[in-house]
Order: sequence, then C-alpha cells, then structure tokens
Amino acid sequence: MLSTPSDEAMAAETLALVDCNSFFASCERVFQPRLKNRPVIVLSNNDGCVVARTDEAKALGIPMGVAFFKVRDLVKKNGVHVFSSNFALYGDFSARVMKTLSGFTPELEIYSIDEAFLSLKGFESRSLTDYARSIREAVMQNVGIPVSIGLAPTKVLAKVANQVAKKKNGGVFDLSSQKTQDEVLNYFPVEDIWGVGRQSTEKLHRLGIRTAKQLRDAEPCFIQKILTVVGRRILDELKGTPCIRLEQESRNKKQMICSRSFGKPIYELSELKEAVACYVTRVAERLRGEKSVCNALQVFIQTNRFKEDAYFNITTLHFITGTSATPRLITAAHEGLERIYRSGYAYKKAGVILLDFTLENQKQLSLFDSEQQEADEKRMKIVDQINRKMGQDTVKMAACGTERAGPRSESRSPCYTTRWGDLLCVG
DNA sequence: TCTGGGGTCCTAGGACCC
DNA sequence: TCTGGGGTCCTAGGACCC
Repeated sequence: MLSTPSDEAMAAETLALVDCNSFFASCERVFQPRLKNRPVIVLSNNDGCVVARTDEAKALGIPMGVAFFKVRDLVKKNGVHVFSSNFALYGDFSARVMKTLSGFTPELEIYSIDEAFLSLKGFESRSLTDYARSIREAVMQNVGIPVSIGLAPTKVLAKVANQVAKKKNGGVFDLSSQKTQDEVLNYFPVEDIWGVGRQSTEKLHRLGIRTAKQLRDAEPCFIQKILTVVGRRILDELKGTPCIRLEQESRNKKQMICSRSFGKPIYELSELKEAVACYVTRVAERLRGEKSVCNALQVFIQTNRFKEDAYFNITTLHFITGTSATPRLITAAHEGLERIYRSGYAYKKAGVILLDFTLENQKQLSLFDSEQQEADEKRMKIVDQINRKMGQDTVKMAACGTERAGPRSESRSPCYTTRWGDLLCVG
C-alpha cells in the first residue's frame, strides 16, 4: 500500500537539505588550513578505500569508494593529502554543525553524519534563498565547515537542488518553482536521483528513461510495477508531492552491527572467537547505552569477497529472555561461530548483529535464571562505569584476548576536539 | 600484498492456522 | 488432468543510502 500522508501534515512547504561538502576531508582541513584548495582524501577502516574527497581530488579522477591501492600512484604523483578516518573527530564536528542548524528552525531531521533536512515553514516572509545563505555563513563561522543547501517542496527535489547548489550558485539553490524544476530535471541524470541505484538505473535506461524529467512524467502505475512502491514514491516526489516526511524524532534502532575486516587473514577458529568477542563487547555497550536488551544475535564470517571461491556464512541465535550482558552474548556468538566455521579458509572479515530489541525495563524475566540475570546486569553496569571513566577496554572479557593488533590506519589525525592529549597547541 | 562499516525498507516465499 | 484457500507471521535476500 502506498502511504498517502494527510494533506494537513504535508501541506506545501519548503524543505532545505543542508549537506556538508566533502565532510570528512573538510574536518581535516579545519586543523590544516594550508590544505585549502589542495586535493585531500580520507580512507575507510584499514585504509581500505576512499570515503571522502575534496573537489580537487575528484578533479584528479579519484572515484568515491575506490580501493586505495588502485589510486596509490595517482595520489603520489599529484601530492594528494591522505588521512585515515578519525570518526571521533567527525562525530564531534557533526554535533556542532547540527547544533548550529537547530538554531534556524524548530523542525530538523538529522539524516546522516553530514546531512540534515530543515523545514522552513513560517520563514517564507523573507527570501528563503537569503535565509539559506545566512545558515551557510553561520555554519562556516561557528564550525568552519562549508555546506551546500538545496531548497524544494519535497525531499527528493531538495536532494536534486542540493546537487545543483554544490556545483554553482554559491552553495544555495532554490528548486521551488515549476519552471526551474522543468529546466533542471530535463538535464538531471536519472541515476543521480536519491533512491535510484544501479539496478533501477539499468531498468530505466532499458526503457529509454534517462532524465529525471522523463521519470517524473512517466506513467505512475507502470513505474510502480517496475520499481515497486519505492520508485513510485520517487516519481511523486519529483512531481512536488511529498511522500517522505520529515522525521524529527530519531527512530528506535532495529539492529546494531559491529564488524571489521582484518588487517591480515585469519585461519583459526580460536582467533575468530577472539575477534568476535571484541565486536560483541562493542555492540553490547551500545545496546546498554540505549537501555535495551536483544532477543537474537547473528554472527557472520567471510573470506575475501573479491575472490572466486569466497565463503560467507551467517547464523542466528535466539534468546529465551532478552539480554544485554556481554558474557551471555559472547557465549552465543561463539556457539554460532562453531556452526559456521569451516577450516582451511583465509577469513578476512567477521561481524556480530544484535536484533529484536525490547526496552530493558519491559523485558520478560525467566523463572529459572532471573537471579543469574540480575547479577549479570549489575556486573555490566559496573564494567560500563569503569570503562567510561578510565577509557575503553580498561575492563574487558578474557575472551577478547590480550593482543591488540588493531586496524591499519597509517595517517590518522589526532583527536583534536575529543581527547585532551591531542589538543592543538598555539604559540 | 592491499577492496569499509552501519543502517533502512521492500518483497517473495515458506510455515502455520482455521 | 484436476486434490481448498485465505490470512498472518517470519525470514532471507535484494536494493539502496551515507
């Protein structure tokens, strides 16, 4: 069923999509102003692939998401500045950006670490373009991060507007009028629309639909048949009919994942068990932070997915009573690992997923092991307290092992804003 | 030699029930 | 020849996003 929001709730209003330009790279530049106008890239975990590029790096032909080893020569030849990712730093910058934005509207949806939708309802009396410019200036002034802002009546159109703003118009573009929509959508490639991925693009191209305008003006029922209700919604949004509402409340999570690729391949079950115990520890901390317990856990392992004889397996374990106690979760994860482990493979990655959440204070207690459960919970609270105060893994389960090989991250910047020892010294 | 991590939503198909 | 059928719940897998 296609959800059709009530007219009242979705009356025509202007949305602004604020998106930080080359976010991670821009964060790094704040501390190294000499990198302004220079190519900068930021790498993923393990220095595996490129996850952020400045315009200068894009211009050199470094694609998003490319494996770093594939562009290493290009990077060297052009003096591209390379950073390993530093998520503590980016998270802190993100919070500062969002705080600034929240001063401009009471209705704000934080969509991702570097993007937010703002409702500008009630601000129409002045030019919204001017208002957007003042938002841009405030973020630059307060946080030092450049942003682009797209204005439009729906989220999909605001995304389009934002992409136009990134390329021209001084970082702000208003796509509210029908005339501008006709002009822009006419040249806007269908594959650049938010929600249209590789598979959908292929289907649309086969049908001769190459521009956003062609998709907007296609027969809605036909598009729904081809691209499901998801495609139908995109079409409606392109027409200016809002179908994807602003979500101000952060929704309760449905799953939590902790997974990592290994620096070197792992062969032994015992080593996998250690790694997985660490992932369980991380994700269980987060679960307790949300005051929830989980009723199921999944564990997976995989070999190099780019090789032909790759092996991947995942298994699910259910709990009779919800839990967030690390030892119980580790036991379950290890049981799962034993089920799916096959000897002789070179494992490259493993992960743990927690699912099926209940609030801690609403969980069912089992008649038989409630005492044990209570003891577990008390113990975990103490462990969390100590680790919060003294640093991650001050107290941890023996199952995690003692070696801390850690991921490869050769070019990590200091945690300037979140670790006292890394504060920048002036003078 | 080297290829991220954390999420969401939708659909199809199987199990089960009456 | 032909063997109920409709509803609900759950899960796996696909597609997409940042």
